Amino acid sequence: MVVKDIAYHRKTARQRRSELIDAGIACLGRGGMSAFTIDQICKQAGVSRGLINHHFDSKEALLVSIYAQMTEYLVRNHAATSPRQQIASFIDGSFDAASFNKSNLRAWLAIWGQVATHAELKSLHQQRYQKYRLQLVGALTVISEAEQLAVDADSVARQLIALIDGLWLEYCLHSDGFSLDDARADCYRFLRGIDIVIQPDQDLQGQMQP
Amino acid sequence: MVVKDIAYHRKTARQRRSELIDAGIACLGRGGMSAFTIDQICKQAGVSRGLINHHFDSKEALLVSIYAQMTEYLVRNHAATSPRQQIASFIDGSFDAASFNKSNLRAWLAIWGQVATHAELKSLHQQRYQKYRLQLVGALTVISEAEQLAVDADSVARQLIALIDGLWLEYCLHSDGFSLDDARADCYRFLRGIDIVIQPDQDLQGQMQP
DNA sequence: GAATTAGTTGAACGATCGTACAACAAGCGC
DNA sequence: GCGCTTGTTGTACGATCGTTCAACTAATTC
Repeated sequence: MVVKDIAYHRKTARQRRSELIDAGIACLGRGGMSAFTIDQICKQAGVSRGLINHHFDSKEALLVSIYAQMTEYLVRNHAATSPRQQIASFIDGSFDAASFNKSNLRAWLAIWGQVATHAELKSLHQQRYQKYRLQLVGALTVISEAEQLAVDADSVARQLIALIDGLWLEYCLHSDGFSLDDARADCYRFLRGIDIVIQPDQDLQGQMQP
Repeated sequence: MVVKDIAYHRKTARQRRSELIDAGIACLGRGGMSAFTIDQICKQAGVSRGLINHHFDSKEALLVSIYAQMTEYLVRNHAATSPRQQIASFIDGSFDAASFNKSNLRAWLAIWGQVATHAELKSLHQQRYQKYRLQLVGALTVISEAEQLAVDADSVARQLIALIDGLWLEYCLHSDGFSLDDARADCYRFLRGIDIVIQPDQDLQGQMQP
């Protein structure tokens, strides 16, 4: 029995947009901004050239949507959990094997490069990072006040974020040298250095993805 | 008296190459890889379109030369100075106001994005960073052994480099929030947290460049 | 000052870029 | 099964991309 050839399969705008976003991330991960072209993204998504401009105002608008999806985890609400759990969640989430692979890191690098240049992207980035940072500062403040620690929460939050991002960078740019577990351990070691002792959630530990 | 118009002024290959490298850095700083085009670089350098391919094998070869120049400070020999001076030199040099401006940071970001993709660039990067890291590990080892500190030099070096790079990132992507002096102070604070006390060289402190 | 060397120009090329748009077709209500 | 909506296609367009190369000329040599 011969199934009649269907020229293409229709999907809802929401679903197709999501697929285009994923395809865009895949392209960014493969070759950075140079690979983020209409042709390559559409080929990756298995659709024709015209579809991106149908679902998005422009290629740049797609990039903003991609960034919005990639940073969604930063603004999740952790208010219900304890300060220590919040911090552990940030650290472990940042080095989660599922999202912390080199393809994703290349995508991050590419987008960071664009954040410095594009106004809309920069605005969204600062908004997301601000919320992320404030959650961290809040958790650190609660801990340091409860335990009478001489800790500058702003400075520590800044250092911890920098440490996480810097370890991402190192891990992404150097193929060898250390593992995800090393990186995570470095973060907890840093906090221990300023008398903030946090037990990492063992359940979150996993294997590295190449 | 009318001076005869001279169509162009000749320069040595070495000097022109240097100018093209500087122009390329300026373009990277202005708009990332998107602005790193033959047209824009030549316009920035005030030369005609054909000159880049005359002095460099390709645009990518120019990018490699740019990276080589930008990372030259990483492989300078600090062996003659004391371990503490070496570390202070790395930190202060990394946040030196002359090189630590947002334009240069945008250039760094753009190149980091390419390092993950281009083979030749990645090779050079790993080679430079390796030497940089080993110098740091060496200095930390000398200190920790002399003072009987329970310090994992590899881990601390990794953390310090990550901290520096992460603070670069934060400073570059967020227009406000903290200063160069804050960032440098964070690095010394981090080392103090693991009982390595270093006095920053006050002479190197300067004003931020926008 | 003629010949030679070598730095520079700018047009030309094919390839690829992002976008626009007319044509098409899949799914839906009826 | 007929319109209608709307997701999808693919061509076309002008702009810009990196590279090539013949021609030109400033500087040097003798």
